[in-house]
Amino acid sequence: MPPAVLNSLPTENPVSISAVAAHAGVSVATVSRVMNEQSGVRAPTREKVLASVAALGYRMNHLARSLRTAESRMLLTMVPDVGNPFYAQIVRGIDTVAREHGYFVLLCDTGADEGRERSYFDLLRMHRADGAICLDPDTVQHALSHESINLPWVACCEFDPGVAVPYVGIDNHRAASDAVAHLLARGHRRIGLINSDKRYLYARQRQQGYLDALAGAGIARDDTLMRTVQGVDYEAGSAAALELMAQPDAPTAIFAVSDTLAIGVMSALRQLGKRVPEDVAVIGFDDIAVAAQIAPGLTTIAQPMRELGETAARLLLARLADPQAQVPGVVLPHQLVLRGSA
Amino acid sequence: MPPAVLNSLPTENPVSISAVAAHAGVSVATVSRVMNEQSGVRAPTREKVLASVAALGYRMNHLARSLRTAESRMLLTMVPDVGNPFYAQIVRGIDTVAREHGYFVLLCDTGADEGRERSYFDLLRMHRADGAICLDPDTVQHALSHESINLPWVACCEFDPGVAVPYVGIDNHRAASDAVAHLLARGHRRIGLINSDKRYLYARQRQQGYLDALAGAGIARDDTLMRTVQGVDYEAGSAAALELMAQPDAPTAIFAVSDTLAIGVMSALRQLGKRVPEDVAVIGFDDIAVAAQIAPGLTTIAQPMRELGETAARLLLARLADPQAQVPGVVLPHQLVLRGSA
DNA sequence: GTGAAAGCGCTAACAA
DNA sequence: TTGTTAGCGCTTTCAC
Repeated sequence: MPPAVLNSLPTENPVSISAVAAHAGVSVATVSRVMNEQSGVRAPTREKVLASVAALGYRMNHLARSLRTAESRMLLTMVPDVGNPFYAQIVRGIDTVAREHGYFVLLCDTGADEGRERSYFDLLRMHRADGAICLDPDTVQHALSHESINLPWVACCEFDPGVAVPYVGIDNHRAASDAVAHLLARGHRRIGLINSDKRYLYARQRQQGYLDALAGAGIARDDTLMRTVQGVDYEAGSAAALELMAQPDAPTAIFAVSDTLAIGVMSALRQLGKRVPEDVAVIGFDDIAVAAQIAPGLTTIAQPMRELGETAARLLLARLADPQAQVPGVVLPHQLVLRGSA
Repeated sequence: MPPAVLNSLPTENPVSISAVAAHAGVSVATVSRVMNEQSGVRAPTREKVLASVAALGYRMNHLARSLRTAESRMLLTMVPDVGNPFYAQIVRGIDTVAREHGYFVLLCDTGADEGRERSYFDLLRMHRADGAICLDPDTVQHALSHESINLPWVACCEFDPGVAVPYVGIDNHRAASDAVAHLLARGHRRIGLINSDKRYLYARQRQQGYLDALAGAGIARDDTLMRTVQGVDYEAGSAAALELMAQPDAPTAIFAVSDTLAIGVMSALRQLGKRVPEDVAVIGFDDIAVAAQIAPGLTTIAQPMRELGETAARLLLARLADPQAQVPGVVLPHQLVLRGSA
């Protein structure tokens, strides 16, 4: 049985600034001043206005304000996959800072539909968002090679220091070589790499870090130990690991460039009857929460996710506050977290 | 060394509809008609306008349109934690449908800041979003008990069939008793429950399902086997499991109302030297992707996450299209997924 | 300290 | 078929 319709305030909110002005017996300009907490309004007048606001239940129409002030107070955030915990944490960091500064976050999942990259930047051009933070390597790459360079946005995680777009990320080369150095220290000589597509800067940097660490130990590059995957989900990691292990001279350790990949690797290894780390050591990247929950715990390169997001938001806000400002690129520290898998 | 500033289009886009009209030698009304693909514009005129649009690089200011049409084409989505893969999948479902209908999703993380519940609904009142989907039990509860009932929103996952707000979710009572029935069938008699706070409807329903299944097997309620947790993260699950197992008459099986909780439980059990499922069986809820990756695989109640999100979006869109329409509540099927943990 | 009035860029009557 | 015009609700000079 459908419940009775409850009595309450009307759905529509027809209370405009002029209604408040009329109710309070002042002009709309005064109401505007009060709403914006500007000085130059006598206390009694302010009280009157506030009383009317309360009485009428007035809420400002931010659309109108945005049209007037030409700012939407929205920050666009483009992520390749909201479902990936790595990005989710970064988004929380962005959200925190945005909120502190009176902005809302408009989150767009760029991975959800292909071939529409440009349109998200259009949100900026259409004034639906004041600025953007891009976490998607594909979109970053695309934007860097187009006129989007001049739009108010910052790159997070995937970035090109040589282009005039503010960025925040980690030293991918260093991080990867740290991971491999650890494996080397444990005596491994045949170390597999499961990497993202080389079209991404971060993938190339991590591969180079891997290669350089190997070279430092006098180990020559062996392409049969390197695999490229298209996504970073569990299944991709499993599939790549299966390929790697099916070879005659299989690796004794695997470095995957994301924890989700690494967890997929461990899953595949288990399927193969291999023990981790005794038969094959595994090391991941990111340090998402679940890495500490599984058995064995996943050894990984931790990225400061929250801080990455917070910094990205701050850089963007700085750029918005002063479009001329030289917003720097910032590289945050990573950390090798030792657990049981390697 | 900073790169040379590249030549390109200006950051600002001062091209307004009147500029296009002037360039094309027509009125703004005609430009508007063309932009909105309305009929009643001769082909040659349309061509002229389109040419000017291209020449000037015109992008419509949606803020202005929204102000005029009183719709923002934004859908607000409130989630308690974007980092939880369960919500992330639902959000993807929402995003898919929203996009298909020309809407963008404004994602707000209600868990990120306490005591601001109301303000998100204000986004509706301020016309920054046309409608909202609420996935946060706390916010749903709060909204149901306030005037927000009349705002255009729908509840997802947490809902009250007795209130006139459209909803989509699963049969929590049934799902929980299905889970417990499985444990019972495996011979367990002392079954622990790790549940969310009773202030949530879904938590009460799942508890009742648990209790009813037990009663059906002639097992009396035993409060020492029931634990309430405040969050649903891994740590909360671990802590609750540790408590449960520290008791003299510890359970031989544990049902946790979310996979993240259940994974935390398994982690704690391992710490205690207990084997899963031999010493203690574990069953979760949601079927997030990682549930299939861990060892042993997590037996769980699968919720149709994508579909939950898609349905929520469709219900909301229906309500927006016709505010008078009687939008139904929909209950989607769940499914017991058997893996190694129970 | 407060008000009148001019728009921000767009859509939708209404005219022509 | 196309143009003219009046706002949408707000901020912001510029007067008073």
